[in-house]
Amino acid sequence: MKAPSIQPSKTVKESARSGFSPGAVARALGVSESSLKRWCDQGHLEFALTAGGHRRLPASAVLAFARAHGHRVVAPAELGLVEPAHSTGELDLRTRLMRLLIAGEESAVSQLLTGLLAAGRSVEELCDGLIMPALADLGEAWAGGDLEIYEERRACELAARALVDLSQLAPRLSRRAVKAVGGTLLGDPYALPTLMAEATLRHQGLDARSLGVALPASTLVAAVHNLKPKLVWLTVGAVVDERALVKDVEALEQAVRAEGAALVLGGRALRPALRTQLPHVLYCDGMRSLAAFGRALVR
Amino acid sequence: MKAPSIQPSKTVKESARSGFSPGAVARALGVSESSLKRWCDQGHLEFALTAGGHRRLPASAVLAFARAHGHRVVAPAELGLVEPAHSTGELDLRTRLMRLLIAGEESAVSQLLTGLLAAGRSVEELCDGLIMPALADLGEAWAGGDLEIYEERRACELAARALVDLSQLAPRLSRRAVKAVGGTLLGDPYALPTLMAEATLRHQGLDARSLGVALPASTLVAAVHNLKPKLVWLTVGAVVDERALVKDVEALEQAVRAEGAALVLGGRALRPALRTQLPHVLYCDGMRSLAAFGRALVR
DNA sequence: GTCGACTCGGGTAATTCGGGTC
DNA sequence: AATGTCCGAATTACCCGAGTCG
Repeated sequence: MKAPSIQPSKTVKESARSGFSPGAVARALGVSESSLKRWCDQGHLEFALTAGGHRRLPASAVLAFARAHGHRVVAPAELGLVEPAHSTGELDLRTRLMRLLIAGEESAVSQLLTGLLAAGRSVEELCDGLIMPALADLGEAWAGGDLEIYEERRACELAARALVDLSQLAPRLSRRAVKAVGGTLLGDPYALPTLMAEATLRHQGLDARSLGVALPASTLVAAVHNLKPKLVWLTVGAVVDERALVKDVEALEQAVRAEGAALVLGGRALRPALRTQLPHVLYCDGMRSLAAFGRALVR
Repeated sequence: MKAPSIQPSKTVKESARSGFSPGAVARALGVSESSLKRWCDQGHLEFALTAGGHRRLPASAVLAFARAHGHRVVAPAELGLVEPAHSTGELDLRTRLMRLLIAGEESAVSQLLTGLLAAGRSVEELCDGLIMPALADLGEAWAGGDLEIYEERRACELAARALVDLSQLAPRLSRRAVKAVGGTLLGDPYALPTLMAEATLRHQGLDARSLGVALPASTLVAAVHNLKPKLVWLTVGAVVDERALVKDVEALEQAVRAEGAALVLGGRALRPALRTQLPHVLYCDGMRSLAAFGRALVR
């Protein structure tokens, strides 16, 4: 039985992000592109057509389909997913991610992000444009007293697990992959930025590994000498003692320079006044620039 | 019998994405495809359907079924798992795990443990008999000055990631699953025991979730009232202030009792002298006893 | 307008479907 | 009662030249 092909409800040229291509969704769901196209033509999946006849799949349709077939239980019912319309843009994703994080929907968080990754988004894009904004929203809710501490902690833990999942989805690295290590210094307990850096760099082809949080500078220096990475990152989410930070960064910069590597700093706690006191190092404002730097290193 | 064509990347993709085909699982379990399909249709094995009506089996369902019916996974490679070497005994496993942890072999650690799980070991067995001993060896090496701080941190991070992987391989929990939450109190940064508790309890069929480390007792009390778990665990890896600990446990015990739940304490820092000061709560010395308690709660 | 990457549609091989029988 | 094997029909995966996208 041939289902009537769905007419494109919007032939108007839309932005590139108005939907996903069949290939991307096929990779996201772990099925072949042929199957996905067949399912589209049979009416199992709602889609639109470009002027040239290429299929575009809205995120809402993909999520609904995935949920219906157990590929990925992407969202609980209470998120208004049943009435998707055409409005599932980036803002909705951000809100949805925040709600999933607060609700403690572990698998849903991971599946949402890994699905988007396989659907063609880059890790750095997801970090800068989705995860960090969602966490910022969450932080505001917390500051406003609408959130329990355990909810905020659980949300961070969920985000961390999802980031590890993203890391592990990176393509198999070659034997001679460029190494990279990083972490946070003593007094800085924020694990998410350094996990983001790890995931981002791994997806650029680097053998990246976060060494953890609250690391003494001395052991980072030791790691630089032992592991001989070409790139060392330091995410700064909190500063308790500016003098100690400056000293640590200086020591680390020296070790990194001695090994012919590069030191990259990032993090919201690195205010301009602080930067002037630090030795000459690279800064990255977000994962997009870190990714660009990583790519440059690989070549 | 078909020729064993080797497709490494493909099997990995399959396992990571959307589940296994009945054929692959049948080969892995050494049974006929017909039997497997019958078991699916009889409800012994959870599965999803593609749009075209083909069955897809999630890894957790396969593991749960194999465990429940005493099937050995004779061909782990079919499911993207590695075969834990049979020629090596428990001591060798322990040493091997420790070395993998120190070397930072992330995927190898995870594969070793998930492979053992698929081979019939229980999570609590792996925690008590393998992971904790390996970490103890590692701690000795660290105390002996043979390890850098970053190596010890990295090892703990790897163990944590592997434990999360084990958690996620737990069978899908039913809608009315018994809830359990836990974590560590302020001043206790040890994340591994509470992750072990989570993985262990999830494999007993509980909806267990670790809320993290260094939690204020007040938010744990709030979590007890909001989430209404039947079981609350507290792992104590370090005690900075005995009075504060006693007070926290008392407050928590009161909240737990008010909700009709059970409070379980565990951890090496809970010395007998300390236990006498605490209110009457349950103690678990290791994951085996926690698992037993969890099983009792489910019934 | 050029160009690389992607998608189109369709054909083919491999796998799975359900049912019937041993 | 339970398992393994065999069957035609249906489904899925892989492949390729032509066309589209950005």
